[in-house]
Amino acid sequence: MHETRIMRSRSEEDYLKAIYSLWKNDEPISTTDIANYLNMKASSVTDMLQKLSDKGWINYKKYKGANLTDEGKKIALSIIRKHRLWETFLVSNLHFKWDQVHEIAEQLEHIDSAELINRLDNYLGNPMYDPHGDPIPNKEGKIPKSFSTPLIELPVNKIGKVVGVSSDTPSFLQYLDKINIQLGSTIKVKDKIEFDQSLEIIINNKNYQISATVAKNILINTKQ
Amino acid sequence: MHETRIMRSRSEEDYLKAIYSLWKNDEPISTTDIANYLNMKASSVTDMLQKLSDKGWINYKKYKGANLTDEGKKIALSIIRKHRLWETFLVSNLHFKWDQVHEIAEQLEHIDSAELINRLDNYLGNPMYDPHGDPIPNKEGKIPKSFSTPLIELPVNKIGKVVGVSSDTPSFLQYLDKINIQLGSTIKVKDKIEFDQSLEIIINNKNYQISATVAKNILINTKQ
DNA sequence: ATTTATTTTTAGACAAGACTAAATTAAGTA
DNA sequence: TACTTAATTTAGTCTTGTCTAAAAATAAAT
Repeated sequence: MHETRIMRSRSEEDYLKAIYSLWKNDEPISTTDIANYLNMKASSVTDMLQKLSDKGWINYKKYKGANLTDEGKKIALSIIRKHRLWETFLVSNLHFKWDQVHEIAEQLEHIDSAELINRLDNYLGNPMYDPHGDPIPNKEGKIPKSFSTPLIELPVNKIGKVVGVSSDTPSFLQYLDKINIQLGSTIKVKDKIEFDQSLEIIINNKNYQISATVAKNILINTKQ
Repeated sequence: MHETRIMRSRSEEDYLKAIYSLWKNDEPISTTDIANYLNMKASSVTDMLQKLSDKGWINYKKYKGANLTDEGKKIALSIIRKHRLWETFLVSNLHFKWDQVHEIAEQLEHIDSAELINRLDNYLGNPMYDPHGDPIPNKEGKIPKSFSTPLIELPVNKIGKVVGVSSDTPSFLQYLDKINIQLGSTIKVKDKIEFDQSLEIIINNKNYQISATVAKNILINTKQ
Protein backbone atom coordinates (compact mmCIF):
# COMPACT_ATOMS: atom_id res chain seq x y z
CA MET A 1 0.00 0.00 0.00
CA HIS A 2 1.65 3.14 -1.21
CA GLU A 3 -0.02 6.53 -0.84
CA THR A 4 0.45 8.43 -4.09
CA ARG A 5 1.88 11.81 -3.30
CA ILE A 6 0.56 14.41 -5.68
CA MET A 7 2.42 17.64 -5.41
CA ARG A 8 0.36 20.76 -5.65
CA SER A 9 1.68 24.27 -5.91
CA ARG A 10 0.44 26.99 -3.64
CA SER A 11 -1.08 28.68 -6.68
CA GLU A 12 -3.04 25.64 -7.68
CA GLU A 13 -4.41 25.30 -4.17
CA ASP A 14 -5.41 28.96 -4.13
CA TYR A 15 -7.35 28.56 -7.36
CA LEU A 16 -9.17 25.47 -6.16
CA LYS A 17 -10.13 27.19 -2.96
CA ALA A 18 -11.31 30.26 -4.86
CA ILE A 19 -13.51 28.19 -7.15
CA TYR A 20 -14.96 26.40 -4.16
CA SER A 21 -15.66 29.67 -2.38
CA LEU A 22 -17.36 31.19 -5.41
CA TRP A 23 -19.48 28.14 -5.98
CA LYS A 24 -23.17 28.77 -5.42
CA ASN A 25 -25.57 26.72 -7.51
CA ASP A 26 -24.53 24.36 -10.23
CA GLU A 27 -23.46 27.09 -12.58
CA PRO A 28 -19.79 27.07 -13.51
CA ILE A 29 -17.65 29.90 -12.16
CA SER A 30 -16.54 32.48 -14.67
CA THR A 31 -12.96 33.40 -15.44
CA THR A 32 -13.62 37.00 -14.45
CA ASP A 33 -15.09 36.08 -11.08
CA ILE A 34 -12.06 34.00 -10.25
CA ALA A 35 -9.74 36.75 -11.44
CA ASN A 36 -11.45 39.32 -9.22
CA TYR A 37 -11.45 37.01 -6.25
CA LEU A 38 -7.73 36.33 -6.55
CA ASN A 39 -6.75 39.81 -7.73
CA MET A 40 -5.37 38.54 -10.97
CA LYS A 41 -5.90 39.13 -14.64
CA ALA A 42 -8.40 37.03 -16.53
CA SER A 43 -5.70 35.80 -18.90
CA SER A 44 -3.72 34.34 -16.02
CA VAL A 45 -6.81 32.56 -14.84
CA THR A 46 -7.46 31.03 -18.25
CA ASP A 47 -3.96 29.56 -18.22
CA MET A 48 -4.40 28.00 -14.83
CA LEU A 49 -7.89 26.68 -15.55
CA GLN A 50 -6.48 24.73 -18.45
CA LYS A 51 -3.80 23.31 -16.17
CA LEU A 52 -6.22 22.37 -13.39
CA SER A 53 -8.48 20.75 -15.96
CA ASP A 54 -5.58 18.65 -17.27
CA LYS A 55 -4.96 17.43 -13.74
CA GLY A 56 -8.59 16.41 -13.37
CA TRP A 57 -9.42 18.84 -10.60
CA ILE A 58 -11.94 20.96 -12.48
CA ASN A 59 -14.32 20.64 -15.40
CA TYR A 60 -13.56 23.44 -17.76
CA LYS A 61 -15.07 24.30 -21.14
CA LYS A 62 -13.64 27.26 -22.99
CA TYR A 63 -15.77 30.36 -22.55
CA LYS A 64 -18.05 28.44 -20.22
CA GLY A 65 -16.29 28.72 -16.88
CA ALA A 66 -15.19 26.01 -14.47
CA ASN A 67 -16.48 23.79 -11.72
CA LEU A 68 -14.68 21.48 -9.31
CA THR A 69 -14.60 17.75 -9.91
CA ASP A 70 -15.09 15.49 -6.92
CA GLU A 71 -11.34 15.30 -6.54
CA GLY A 72 -10.98 19.06 -6.81
CA LYS A 73 -13.68 19.51 -4.21
CA LYS A 74 -11.85 17.15 -1.90
CA ILE A 75 -8.66 19.16 -2.21
CA ALA A 76 -10.45 22.46 -1.65
CA LEU A 77 -12.14 21.11 1.44
CA SER A 78 -8.89 19.83 2.86
CA ILE A 79 -7.38 23.28 2.49
CA ILE A 80 -10.40 24.90 4.10
CA ARG A 81 -10.14 22.36 6.90
CA LYS A 82 -6.53 23.33 7.47
CA HIS A 83 -7.32 27.01 7.31
CA ARG A 84 -10.08 26.79 9.90
CA LEU A 85 -8.19 24.52 12.26
CA TRP A 86 -5.21 26.86 12.22
CA GLU A 87 -7.49 29.84 12.83
CA THR A 88 -8.95 28.01 15.79
CA PHE A 89 -5.47 27.36 17.14
CA LEU A 90 -4.46 30.97 16.70
CA VAL A 91 -7.50 32.31 18.52
CA SER A 92 -8.05 29.64 21.17
CA ASN A 93 -4.45 28.91 22.08
CA LEU A 94 -2.37 31.87 21.00
CA HIS A 95 -5.08 34.38 21.88
CA PHE A 96 -5.12 36.23 18.62
CA LYS A 97 -8.24 38.26 17.99
CA TRP A 98 -10.57 37.01 15.31
CA ASP A 99 -9.71 39.79 12.92
CA GLN A 100 -5.97 39.02 13.02
CA VAL A 101 -5.88 35.41 11.98
CA HIS A 102 -6.97 35.25 8.39
CA GLU A 103 -3.72 36.33 6.80
CA ILE A 104 -1.62 33.96 8.87
CA ALA A 105 -3.97 31.07 8.22
CA GLU A 106 -3.67 31.79 4.50
CA GLN A 107 -0.05 30.76 4.84
CA LEU A 108 -0.52 27.90 7.27
CA GLU A 109 -3.23 26.26 5.17
CA HIS A 110 -0.60 25.27 2.61
CA ILE A 111 1.58 23.31 5.01
CA ASP A 112 1.62 19.79 3.69
CA SER A 113 1.29 17.11 6.37
CA ALA A 114 -1.80 15.03 7.01
CA GLU A 115 -0.32 13.80 10.26
CA LEU A 116 0.16 17.35 11.46
CA ILE A 117 -3.38 18.43 10.76
CA ASN A 118 -4.92 15.38 12.38
CA ARG A 119 -2.87 15.87 15.49
CA LEU A 120 -3.76 19.55 15.55
CA ASP A 121 -7.43 18.63 15.22
CA ASN A 122 -7.18 16.35 18.25
CA TYR A 123 -5.14 18.87 20.18
CA LEU A 124 -7.90 21.44 19.69
CA GLY A 125 -10.54 18.94 20.77
CA ASN A 126 -11.95 18.28 17.28
CA PRO A 127 -13.78 21.58 17.03
CA MET A 128 -16.82 21.81 14.73
CA TYR A 129 -16.63 25.55 14.10
CA ASP A 130 -13.82 28.05 13.72
CA PRO A 131 -13.59 31.42 15.49
CA HIS A 132 -15.83 33.03 12.87
CA GLY A 133 -18.47 30.36 13.28
CA ASP A 134 -17.59 28.65 10.01
CA PRO A 135 -17.93 24.88 10.03
CA ILE A 136 -14.71 22.86 9.89
CA PRO A 137 -14.77 20.00 7.36
CA ASN A 138 -13.69 16.68 8.81
CA LYS A 139 -10.91 14.43 7.49
CA GLU A 140 -13.26 13.06 4.83
CA GLY A 141 -14.33 16.52 3.75
CA LYS A 142 -17.72 16.36 5.39
CA ILE A 143 -19.00 19.68 6.69
CA PRO A 144 -21.10 19.83 9.84
CA LYS A 145 -24.51 21.32 9.16
CA SER A 146 -25.03 24.74 10.58
CA PHE A 147 -28.42 26.31 11.00
CA SER A 148 -28.17 30.01 10.54
CA THR A 149 -29.72 33.00 8.82
CA PRO A 150 -28.50 36.53 8.33
CA LEU A 151 -29.47 38.83 11.17
CA ILE A 152 -31.32 41.04 8.70
CA GLU A 153 -33.99 38.37 8.38
CA LEU A 154 -34.72 38.22 12.08
CA PRO A 155 -38.18 39.80 12.74
CA VAL A 156 -38.61 42.77 15.06
CA ASN A 157 -38.68 41.91 18.76
CA LYS A 158 -37.15 38.49 18.20
CA ILE A 159 -33.92 37.42 19.88
CA GLY A 160 -31.10 35.55 18.18
CA LYS A 161 -27.71 34.17 19.07
CA VAL A 162 -24.71 35.00 16.91
CA VAL A 163 -23.27 31.80 15.47
CA GLY A 164 -21.09 33.18 12.71
CA VAL A 165 -20.20 35.90 10.24
CA SER A 166 -20.20 35.77 6.48
CA SER A 167 -17.37 38.23 6.01
CA ASP A 168 -13.86 37.87 7.35
CA THR A 169 -12.44 41.29 6.62
CA PRO A 170 -10.57 42.79 9.54
CA SER A 171 -12.49 46.06 9.30
CA PHE A 172 -15.82 44.27 9.65
CA LEU A 173 -14.63 42.11 12.53
CA GLN A 174 -13.12 45.08 14.29
CA TYR A 175 -16.41 46.91 13.98
CA LEU A 176 -18.21 43.97 15.56
CA ASP A 177 -15.73 44.03 18.43
CA LYS A 178 -16.43 47.71 18.88
CA ILE A 179 -20.14 47.18 19.32
CA ASN A 180 -19.48 44.13 21.48
CA ILE A 181 -20.68 41.48 19.10
CA GLN A 182 -18.91 38.13 19.31
CA LEU A 183 -19.80 34.50 18.75
CA GLY A 184 -22.50 33.62 21.25
CA SER A 185 -23.73 37.18 21.70
CA THR A 186 -27.46 37.61 22.10
CA ILE A 187 -29.07 40.20 19.87
CA LYS A 188 -32.59 41.55 19.95
CA VAL A 189 -33.97 43.43 16.97
CA LYS A 190 -35.78 46.46 18.34
CA ASP A 191 -36.75 48.07 15.10
CA LYS A 192 -36.24 47.94 11.35
CA ILE A 193 -35.92 51.16 9.41
CA GLU A 194 -37.92 50.75 6.24
CA PHE A 195 -36.01 53.43 4.36
CA ASP A 196 -32.48 51.96 4.31
CA GLN A 197 -33.10 48.55 5.87
CA SER A 198 -30.92 49.42 8.82
CA LEU A 199 -31.63 47.85 12.21
CA GLU A 200 -31.93 49.07 15.74
CA ILE A 201 -30.63 46.30 17.94
CA ILE A 202 -29.93 45.62 21.60
CA ILE A 203 -26.76 43.88 22.81
CA ASN A 204 -26.02 43.65 26.52
CA ASN A 205 -28.80 46.13 27.18
CA LYS A 206 -27.22 48.70 24.92
CA ASN A 207 -28.78 50.08 21.76
CA TYR A 208 -26.94 50.15 18.46
CA GLN A 209 -27.87 51.18 14.98
CA ILE A 210 -26.40 48.89 12.33
CA SER A 211 -26.57 49.10 8.56
CA ALA A 212 -28.20 46.52 6.35
CA THR A 213 -24.78 45.53 5.03
CA VAL A 214 -23.60 44.67 8.51
CA ALA A 215 -26.85 42.90 9.36
CA LYS A 216 -26.50 40.71 6.27
CA ASN A 217 -23.08 39.53 7.42
CA ILE A 218 -24.02 38.53 10.93
CA LEU A 219 -25.35 35.00 11.21
CA ILE A 220 -27.98 34.05 13.79
CA ASN A 221 -28.94 30.57 14.91
CA THR A 222 -32.17 29.14 13.59
CA LYS A 223 -32.12 25.93 15.56
CA GLN A 224 -30.32 25.12 18.75
CA MET B 1 7.29 54.61 12.50
CA HIS B 2 6.90 52.28 9.59
CA GLU B 3 8.39 48.80 9.63
CA THR B 4 9.93 48.15 6.23
CA ARG B 5 8.65 44.90 4.92
CA ILE B 6 11.31 43.08 2.94
CA MET B 7 9.93 40.14 1.11
CA ARG B 8 12.09 37.08 0.96
CA SER B 9 11.46 34.02 -1.12
CA ARG B 10 11.58 30.59 0.38
CA SER B 11 14.66 29.88 -1.73
CA GLU B 12 16.52 32.88 -0.43
CA GLU B 13 15.77 31.86 3.12
CA ASP B 14 16.96 28.32 2.45
CA TYR B 15 20.27 29.62 1.11
CA LEU B 16 20.85 31.92 4.07
CA LYS B 17 20.11 29.11 6.49
CA ALA B 18 22.44 26.78 4.58
CA ILE B 19 25.29 29.27 4.69
CA TYR B 20 24.74 29.78 8.39
CA SER B 21 24.71 26.04 9.01
CA LEU B 22 27.92 25.47 7.06
CA TRP B 23 29.69 28.32 8.79
CA LYS B 24 32.58 27.17 10.97
CA ASN B 25 35.48 29.57 11.32
CA ASP B 26 35.80 32.80 9.47
CA GLU B 27 36.42 31.15 6.15
CA PRO B 28 33.84 31.85 3.48
CA ILE B 29 31.61 28.95 2.42
CA SER B 30 32.29 27.52 -1.01
CA THR B 31 29.79 27.28 -3.82
CA THR B 32 30.17 23.52 -3.93
CA ASP B 33 29.53 23.07 -0.23
CA ILE B 34 26.31 25.04 -0.48
CA ALA B 35 25.30 23.12 -3.59
CA ASN B 36 25.81 19.80 -1.84
CA TYR B 37 24.01 20.93 1.27
CA LEU B 38 20.97 22.03 -0.72
CA ASN B 39 21.13 19.29 -3.36
CA MET B 40 21.58 21.76 -6.15
CA LYS B 41 24.01 22.41 -8.93
CA ALA B 42 26.91 24.75 -8.35
CA SER B 43 25.78 26.99 -11.19
CA SER B 44 22.43 27.58 -9.52
CA VAL B 45 24.22 28.50 -6.33
CA THR B 46 26.43 31.02 -8.10
CA ASP B 47 23.33 32.76 -9.44
CA MET B 48 21.72 32.97 -6.05
CA LEU B 49 24.90 34.10 -4.30
CA GLN B 50 25.03 37.07 -6.63
CA LYS B 51 21.43 37.90 -5.82
CA LEU B 52 21.89 37.57 -2.06
CA SER B 53 24.97 39.73 -2.29
CA ASP B 54 23.03 42.43 -4.14
CA LYS B 55 20.49 42.44 -1.33
CA GLY B 56 23.23 42.90 1.24
CA TRP B 57 22.70 39.61 3.01
CA ILE B 58 26.04 38.01 2.17
CA ASN B 59 29.57 39.05 1.30
CA TYR B 60 30.49 37.34 -1.89
CA LYS B 61 33.65 37.51 -3.97
CA LYS B 62 33.74 35.54 -7.17
CA TYR B 63 35.63 32.27 -6.78
CA LYS B 64 36.09 33.03 -3.09
CA GLY B 65 32.84 31.81 -1.57
CA ALA B 66 30.37 33.63 0.65
CA ASN B 67 29.76 34.64 4.24
CA LEU B 68 26.73 36.16 5.91
CA THR B 69 26.61 39.87 6.65
CA ASP B 70 25.18 40.92 10.00
CA GLU B 71 21.82 41.35 8.37
CA GLY B 72 22.05 37.96 6.69
CA LYS B 73 22.97 36.38 9.98
CA LYS B 74 19.97 38.00 11.59
CA ILE B 75 17.67 36.55 8.97
CA ALA B 76 19.20 33.08 9.24
CA LEU B 77 18.84 33.14 13.00
CA SER B 78 15.22 34.20 12.80
CA ILE B 79 14.50 31.24 10.55
CA ILE B 80 16.34 28.88 12.88
CA ARG B 81 14.39 30.37 15.77
CA LYS B 82 11.15 29.63 13.95
CA HIS B 83 12.27 26.13 13.02
CA ARG B 84 13.19 25.21 16.57
CA LEU B 85 10.11 26.76 18.16
CA TRP B 86 7.86 24.87 15.77
CA GLU B 87 9.75 21.63 16.46
CA THR B 88 9.20 22.22 20.14
CA PHE B 89 5.50 22.74 19.57
CA LEU B 90 5.25 19.60 17.48
CA VAL B 91 6.96 17.44 20.07
CA SER B 92 5.75 19.02 23.31
CA ASN B 93 2.17 19.75 22.35
CA LEU B 94 1.28 17.55 19.41
CA HIS B 95 3.33 14.61 20.71
CA PHE B 96 5.30 13.96 17.58
CA LYS B 97 8.45 11.94 18.08
CA TRP B 98 11.72 13.79 17.68
CA ASP B 99 12.56 12.03 14.44
CA GLN B 100 9.29 13.10 12.76
CA VAL B 101 9.40 16.85 13.10
CA HIS B 102 12.23 18.09 10.94
CA GLU B 103 10.46 17.92 7.60
CA ILE B 104 7.34 19.66 8.88
CA ALA B 105 9.39 22.36 10.59
CA GLU B 106 11.19 22.95 7.29
CA GLN B 107 7.87 24.16 5.97
CA LEU B 108 6.67 25.99 9.06
CA GLU B 109 9.90 27.96 9.41
CA HIS B 110 8.96 30.01 6.35
CA ILE B 111 5.64 31.25 7.70
CA ASP B 112 5.97 34.99 7.85
CA SER B 113 4.56 36.60 10.99
CA ALA B 114 6.60 38.03 13.83
CA GLU B 115 3.49 38.26 15.99
CA LEU B 116 2.80 34.56 15.48
CA ILE B 117 6.25 33.44 16.46
CA ASN B 118 6.39 35.61 19.55
CA ARG B 119 3.04 34.33 20.72
CA LEU B 120 4.13 30.77 20.00
CA ASP B 121 7.29 31.37 22.02
CA ASN B 122 5.23 32.52 25.00
CA TYR B 123 2.75 29.72 24.57
CA LEU B 124 5.58 27.21 24.81
CA GLY B 125 6.98 28.92 27.88
CA ASN B 126 9.96 30.56 26.16
CA PRO B 127 11.98 27.36 25.83
CA MET B 128 15.77 27.62 25.57
CA TYR B 129 16.32 24.35 23.73
CA ASP B 130 14.40 22.40 21.12
CA PRO B 131 13.60 18.68 21.26
CA HIS B 132 17.05 17.82 19.89
CA GLY B 133 18.78 19.92 22.50
CA ASP B 134 19.61 22.69 20.05
CA PRO B 135 19.51 26.20 21.49
CA ILE B 136 16.66 28.45 20.35
CA PRO B 137 17.79 31.96 19.37
CA ASN B 138 15.76 34.70 21.02
CA LYS B 139 13.92 37.53 19.26
CA GLU B 140 17.17 39.46 18.90
CA GLY B 141 19.02 36.47 17.49
CA LYS B 142 20.97 35.74 20.63
CA ILE B 143 21.68 32.06 21.21
CA PRO B 144 21.77 30.68 24.73
CA LYS B 145 25.14 29.18 25.54
CA SER B 146 25.18 25.45 25.80
CA PHE B 147 27.92 23.51 27.47
CA SER B 148 28.33 20.19 25.77
CA THR B 149 30.86 17.78 24.29
CA PRO B 150 30.43 14.76 22.10
CA LEU B 151 29.95 11.57 24.07
CA ILE B 152 33.04 10.11 22.42
CA GLU B 153 35.17 12.45 24.48
CA LEU B 154 33.78 11.30 27.80
CA PRO B 155 36.47 9.27 29.64
CA VAL B 156 35.90 5.67 30.71
CA ASN B 157 33.86 5.26 33.91
CA LYS B 158 32.55 8.81 33.78
CA ILE B 159 28.86 9.59 33.70
CA GLY B 160 27.23 12.19 31.49
CA LYS B 161 23.77 13.52 30.81
CA VAL B 162 22.50 13.74 27.22
CA VAL B 163 21.75 17.36 26.38
CA GLY B 164 21.56 17.18 22.61
CA VAL B 165 22.38 15.54 19.32
CA SER B 166 24.39 16.89 16.44
CA SER B 167 22.55 15.00 13.75
CA ASP B 168 18.83 15.24 13.01
CA THR B 169 18.41 12.40 10.56
CA PRO B 170 15.41 10.22 11.35
CA SER B 171 17.47 7.05 11.12
CA PHE B 172 19.88 8.28 13.77
CA LEU B 173 17.12 9.49 16.08
CA GLN B 174 15.20 6.26 15.66
CA TYR B 175 18.31 4.32 16.58
CA LEU B 176 18.67 6.38 19.74
CA ASP B 177 15.05 5.63 20.62
CA LYS B 178 15.77 1.97 20.14
CA ILE B 179 18.59 1.94 22.65
CA ASN B 180 16.58 4.17 24.97
CA ILE B 181 18.58 7.33 24.64
CA GLN B 182 16.66 10.56 24.94
CA LEU B 183 17.36 14.08 26.16
CA GLY B 184 18.20 13.83 29.84
CA SER B 185 19.33 10.23 29.70
CA THR B 186 22.28 9.32 31.88
CA ILE B 187 25.07 7.45 30.18
CA LYS B 188 28.11 5.80 31.68
CA VAL B 189 31.04 4.87 29.51
CA LYS B 190 32.11 1.40 30.54
CA ASP B 191 34.82 0.84 28.01
CA LYS B 192 36.41 2.24 24.88
CA ILE B 193 37.47 -0.10 22.14
CA GLU B 194 40.85 1.09 20.90
CA PHE B 195 40.48 -0.62 17.55
CA ASP B 196 37.44 1.15 16.09
CA GLN B 197 36.81 3.78 18.76
CA SER B 198 33.45 2.22 19.58
CA LEU B 199 32.07 2.50 23.09
CA GLU B 200 30.54 0.18 25.60
CA ILE B 201 27.98 2.19 27.52
CA ILE B 202 25.36 1.71 30.22
CA ILE B 203 21.92 3.25 30.04
CA ASN B 204 19.25 2.33 32.58
CA ASN B 205 21.47 -0.49 33.80
CA LYS B 206 21.63 -2.00 30.34
CA ASN B 207 24.77 -2.45 28.27
CA TYR B 208 25.01 -1.24 24.71
CA GLN B 209 27.76 -1.14 22.14
CA ILE B 210 27.75 2.03 20.06
CA SER B 211 29.93 3.04 17.14
CA ALA B 212 32.24 6.04 17.14
CA THR B 213 29.99 7.74 14.60
CA VAL B 214 27.05 7.53 16.94
CA ALA B 215 29.15 8.61 19.92
CA LYS B 216 30.27 11.69 18.05
CA ASN B 217 26.68 12.77 17.48
CA ILE B 218 25.48 12.47 21.05
CA LEU B 219 26.11 15.56 23.15
CA ILE B 220 26.83 15.35 26.86
CA ASN B 221 26.68 18.17 29.41
CA THR B 222 29.96 19.63 30.59
CA LYS B 223 28.52 22.02 33.13
CA GLN B 224 25.19 21.97 34.85
C1' DA C 1 57.01 26.66 -13.98
C1' DT C 2 54.08 24.32 -16.65
C1' DT C 3 50.61 21.07 -17.00
C1' DT C 4 46.57 18.82 -15.13
C1' DA C 5 42.60 18.55 -12.39
C1' DT C 6 39.06 20.69 -9.88
C1' DT C 7 36.07 24.38 -8.84
C1' DT C 8 33.47 28.14 -10.22
C1' DT C 9 31.30 31.03 -13.40
C1' DT C 10 29.02 32.16 -17.76
C1' DA C 11 25.77 31.42 -21.33
C1' DG C 12 21.76 29.65 -22.81
C1' DA C 13 17.45 26.80 -22.02
C1' DC C 14 13.32 25.67 -19.54
C1' DA C 15 9.06 25.50 -16.47
C1' DA C 16 5.86 27.95 -13.55
C1' DG C 17 3.07 31.65 -12.99
C1' DA C 18 2.22 36.07 -13.62
C1' DC C 19 1.47 40.15 -17.07
C1' DT C 20 -0.07 43.19 -21.57
C1' DA C 21 -2.08 43.70 -25.84
C1' DA C 22 -4.52 41.82 -29.51
C1' DA C 23 -7.85 38.59 -31.34
C1' DT C 24 -11.88 35.96 -30.81
C1' DT C 25 -16.27 34.43 -28.96
C1' DA C 26 -20.55 35.22 -26.68
C1' DA C 27 -24.27 38.11 -25.32
C1' DG C 28 -27.30 42.06 -25.61
C1' DT C 29 -29.78 45.42 -28.34
C1' DA C 30 -31.78 47.95 -31.93
C1' DT D 1 -30.58 39.87 -38.10
C1' DA D 2 -26.75 42.84 -37.79
C1' DC D 3 -24.14 45.53 -34.62
C1' DT D 4 -22.02 46.71 -30.45
C1' DT D 5 -20.21 45.62 -26.08
C1' DA D 6 -18.34 42.66 -22.72
C1' DA D 7 -15.99 38.51 -21.53
C1' DT D 8 -12.59 35.23 -22.71
C1' DT D 9 -8.75 33.36 -24.91
C1' DT D 10 -4.39 33.59 -27.49
C1' DA D 11 0.17 35.16 -28.30
C1' DG D 12 4.06 36.88 -26.68
C1' DT D 13 6.92 38.84 -22.68
C1' DC D 14 8.93 38.82 -18.02
C1' DT D 15 10.79 37.09 -13.52
C1' DT D 16 12.28 33.50 -10.48
C1' DG D 17 14.78 29.66 -9.78
C1' DT D 18 16.38 25.75 -11.57
C1' DC D 19 19.25 23.03 -15.12
C1' DT D 20 23.21 21.56 -18.75
C1' DA D 21 27.22 22.40 -21.23
C1' DA D 22 31.07 25.10 -22.09
C1' DA D 23 34.48 28.47 -20.65
C1' DA D 24 37.39 30.48 -17.27
C1' DA D 25 39.80 30.67 -12.95
C1' DT D 26 42.04 28.53 -9.18
C1' DA D 27 44.51 24.84 -6.97
C1' DA D 28 47.42 20.79 -7.16
C1' DA D 29 51.12 18.16 -9.00
C1' DT D 30 54.78 16.95 -11.55
